[in-house]
Amino acid sequence: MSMEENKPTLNFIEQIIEDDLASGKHKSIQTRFPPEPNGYLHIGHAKSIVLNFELAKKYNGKCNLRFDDTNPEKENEDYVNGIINDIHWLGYDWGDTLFTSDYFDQLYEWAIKLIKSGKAYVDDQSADQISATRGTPSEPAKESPFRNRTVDENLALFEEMKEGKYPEGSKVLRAKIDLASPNMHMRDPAMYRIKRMPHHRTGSKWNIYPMYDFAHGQSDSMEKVTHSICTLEFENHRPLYEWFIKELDIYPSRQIEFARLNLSYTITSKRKLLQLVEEGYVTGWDDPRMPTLTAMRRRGFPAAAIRHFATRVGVAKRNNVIDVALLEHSVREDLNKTANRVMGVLDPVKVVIENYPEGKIEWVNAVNNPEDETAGTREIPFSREVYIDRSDFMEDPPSPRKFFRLGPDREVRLKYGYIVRCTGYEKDDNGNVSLIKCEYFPDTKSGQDTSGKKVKGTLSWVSVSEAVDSEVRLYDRLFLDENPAAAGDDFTKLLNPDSLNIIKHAQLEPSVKTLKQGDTVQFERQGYFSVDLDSTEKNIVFNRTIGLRDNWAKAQNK
RNA sequence: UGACCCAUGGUGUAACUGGCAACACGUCUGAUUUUGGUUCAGAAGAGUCUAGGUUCGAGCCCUAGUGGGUCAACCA
Repeated sequence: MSMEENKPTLNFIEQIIEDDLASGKHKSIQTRFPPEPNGYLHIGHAKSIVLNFELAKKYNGKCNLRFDDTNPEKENEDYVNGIINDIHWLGYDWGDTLFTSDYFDQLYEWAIKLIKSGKAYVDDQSADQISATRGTPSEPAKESPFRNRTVDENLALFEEMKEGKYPEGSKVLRAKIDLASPNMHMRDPAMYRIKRMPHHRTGSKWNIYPMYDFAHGQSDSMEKVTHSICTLEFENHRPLYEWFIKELDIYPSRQIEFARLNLSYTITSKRKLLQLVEEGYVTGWDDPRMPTLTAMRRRGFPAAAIRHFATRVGVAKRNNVIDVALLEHSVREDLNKTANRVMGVLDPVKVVIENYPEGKIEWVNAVNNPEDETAGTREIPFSREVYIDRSDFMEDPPSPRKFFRLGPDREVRLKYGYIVRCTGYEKDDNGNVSLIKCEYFPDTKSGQDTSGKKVKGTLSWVSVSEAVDSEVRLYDRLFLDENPAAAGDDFTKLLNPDSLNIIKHAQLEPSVKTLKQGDTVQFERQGYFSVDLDSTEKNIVFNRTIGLRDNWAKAQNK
């Protein structure tokens, strides 16, 4: 029999595209990512960015970056720059950066065209009045008393709106469609509102600004976007999207909706993220606990890991909640291959190797990355006094089969160094272990061990003599609840009080002094750590990007 | 209540024009390991929301129901 072909499976959008290509409807494709510059990009946007850019790449097309900047009240240039920065970091490029505001003149002309064809009118009703007469899903809207103005009257009024003769809210341009439509968006939606407010790009040129529905499809059309991919909540807008294109008789872009990304234990609502920033729950949009791209970058998540994650989550139309463990897995997977290993002790306790000569320092050879031979090796200092982590010692450990680490009379290897045996320990007044005493076996030196000794445990350690005292910031999930969004506006009550834990005096091997901001390394047996923005030469600051998988901790919690 | 959309292991996605459900994450075993990491080998876990129908045969098609989502901003 024939072998099973390893057919690539397509998501539903790829299928549409391949059909369109096969039928000759399109010879190539054009997509676009259309953020509103009113906040920073988050992991949910990453899914959309990766989808649009990768689709264009796969089918030899192009993906535009277009800022959907039709609401000067909320948008600004800082957000524009932040967004551009984030998308570049994610690994994508585009030609010119486009703006809906660049199309304002064309949009205005198209509005006039609709007025002339009797498809749009100026309504003097207030927003409240319009809202009150819009009806309900099952009962039709009431007609505005201004709905049947003449074309000339509408033209004159709209012109005056543009010129700034009317106060905000006093008039609005509406499409004349169907007041009885079961689709609320078709009940004479607003096309233009008066907003006497300077725009970050057009300054004070305009006193009126187009609504999303009267801007998005037309912008797609102008850019000859073949497949305009957006999220599910725009499904009900599609008939309107198509109505404008048809009435204007312009290039018919096709809107396709997919389900946005939801991540467990995290919130992806720009409004709520802004609230976390403004109310000081986090230090800013780039606080490493935030799900924003700028925060993930600062925290040390590799762009490649985010791209990989965004691909793995798939594309479909049903609402979903992705397990944050998948993101974490993607990050570890990438870092495991790329991050150099380094010795670091987060909660240090001193070990004295009593039979090791005082003052002697041996520089022992250590592998930089066991997953990457080309990463080479380095030398780390070994001496009579070393730090190990407090959790690596137990006064009264369970059986050696269960606990591999150090305890009275137990033997472990100090990685890349010697096997040591615990000969005693001291405690301080508070009952905490303050000093661990050991003896070492000179014939067990790593790489030239002739002792035949076998130990189950290997500990990471840092020589006291050369230890670099550093600050390490440990992060945990920002929310305690799997679905913080379900709490509505009470979501801040679900914040994890222990999402940040600062260690002021971690002890690290000396090679960390050569690290630069943004570099990410693995502290052996601990996790991945990235040099933070706040780091200085005198005070190195690390972010814990993500911990290692820890079966030991898992077993302990049982 | 009206319109539109959705419904497959714990989670997410697959299953070419219908041929007895696959992959990833997670979980659990075991092996290897100078990281309780990685890697490797393996296991458990769904019979595809329900009820009808079409068909030799349905997760895929049809109908109804149920459940969930979206929509009544001069936000996007």
